[in-house]
Amino acid sequence: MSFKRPRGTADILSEDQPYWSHVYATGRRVAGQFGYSRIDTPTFEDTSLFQRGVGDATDIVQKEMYSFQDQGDNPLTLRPEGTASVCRAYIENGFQSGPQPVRMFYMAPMFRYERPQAGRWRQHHQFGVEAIGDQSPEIDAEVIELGWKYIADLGIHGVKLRVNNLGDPEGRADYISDLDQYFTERIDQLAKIDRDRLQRAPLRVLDSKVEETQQLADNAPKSIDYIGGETKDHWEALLMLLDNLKTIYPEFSYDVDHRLVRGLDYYNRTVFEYEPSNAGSQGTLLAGGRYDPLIGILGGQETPGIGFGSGIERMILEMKKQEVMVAQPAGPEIVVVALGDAGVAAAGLATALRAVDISTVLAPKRSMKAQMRYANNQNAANVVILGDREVENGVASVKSLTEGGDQSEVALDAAAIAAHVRYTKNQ
RNA sequence: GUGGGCGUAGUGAAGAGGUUAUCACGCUAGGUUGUGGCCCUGGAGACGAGGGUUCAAUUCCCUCCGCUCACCCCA
Repeated sequence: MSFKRPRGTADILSEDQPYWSHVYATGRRVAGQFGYSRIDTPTFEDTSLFQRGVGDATDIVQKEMYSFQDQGDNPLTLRPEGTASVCRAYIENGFQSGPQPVRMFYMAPMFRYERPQAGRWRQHHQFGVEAIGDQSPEIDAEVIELGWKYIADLGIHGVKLRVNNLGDPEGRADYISDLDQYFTERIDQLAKIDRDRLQRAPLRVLDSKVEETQQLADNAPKSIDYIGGETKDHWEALLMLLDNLKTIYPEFSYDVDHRLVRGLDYYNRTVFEYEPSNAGSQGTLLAGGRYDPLIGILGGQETPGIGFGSGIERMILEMKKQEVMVAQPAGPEIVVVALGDAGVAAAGLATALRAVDISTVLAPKRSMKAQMRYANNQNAANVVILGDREVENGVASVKSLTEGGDQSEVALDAAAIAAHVRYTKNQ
């Protein structure tokens, strides 16, 4: 055979475009409602940005990056996620000198070399937001609320929020060592996969999919028991703000889930995920958290930040599952059907109609029957029939394609035809 | 990286070790000399690749490739 698209990529065909338009429009609108403005960063960045930002030890950096060298031997990587790039842009463009916090959103393709499966692609798209330069719990709640409104406005129901607090880097060592000890004492009850996890990333044992491990994890030490002082105040204030959201959004609800951890190194304190209650294996629709250390790690001055990323493909999957209706694009207002020697006149008429903002498509030059069928398949509102007869008389036959639509002769003039179809449309 | 399932026209399916591989939808031409949808008749279009077994393989076997689901991980 011939060429095929690379594994894990998709052609987004016209039948799916209404979903994409809906998601993009909703993202833009909701972000705007919260005062977030759009930022577009390059599709590729220096490889070291992600090594430092996402974390050298993470799976994303270890085995999932699309890295390459360009002709100048520069090590570059197709972006696997959005936060590192936005923070780089924040530092590089001197945003810290402007009013804080800086609220930004992005919609862009992300690239990860993984085995594709339901809800997972090598090229996928994310809508994400970042609020940088504010450490108050109010901004945590704002980002969480924005995520909720986005999902709700997409028309998706039955989604639950899970939140946790990972504490701060200083205090986390104590927690991880206690957690390590807890699981090590019970290592004979752990599946092999979880023993490996315990070696690599003790926190990840908490969100294991192995049922026996889950039971152990329920009774494991909790990160929220290891936070204190300002971190604890922040956490308790956030929970009150979330309770407040419940009174505004009737469907909103959340669970504190001490087993919620994240796979990227930069998170601290607040982490959260939105997931449908009946989710499949790749069910997380939107996930994020606070990343106060990140800007510093990337060489900027210490600046707090919080944000989320959400997979557009997963949103669309869920919308289809829940049979969310999206607006379908209308067909052209006019399909011009040309007969005999009227081809040139028909093309000229189509041009004139578009010039007066009537969407117009020229039918392929075939039999009249075929042209009519074409117009019907295009979902056209009207056909304009132009044959030798009409051209001779200086008229065009305009026919509505609605059921029992009538046909009348109109002067062969774009303005007159435009007026006619606009008039009948409003009847 | 690991494991399961699956590869037949554009799509969805059926099929048999042996002349021309079947059906539906879609596409296309006509029935209707210039009128779409419904109906009728025709046409184009497919066995993923390589190897093996066999007189004969699209069918059985193997390998590869691809798709898909799950794990790992993540949006």
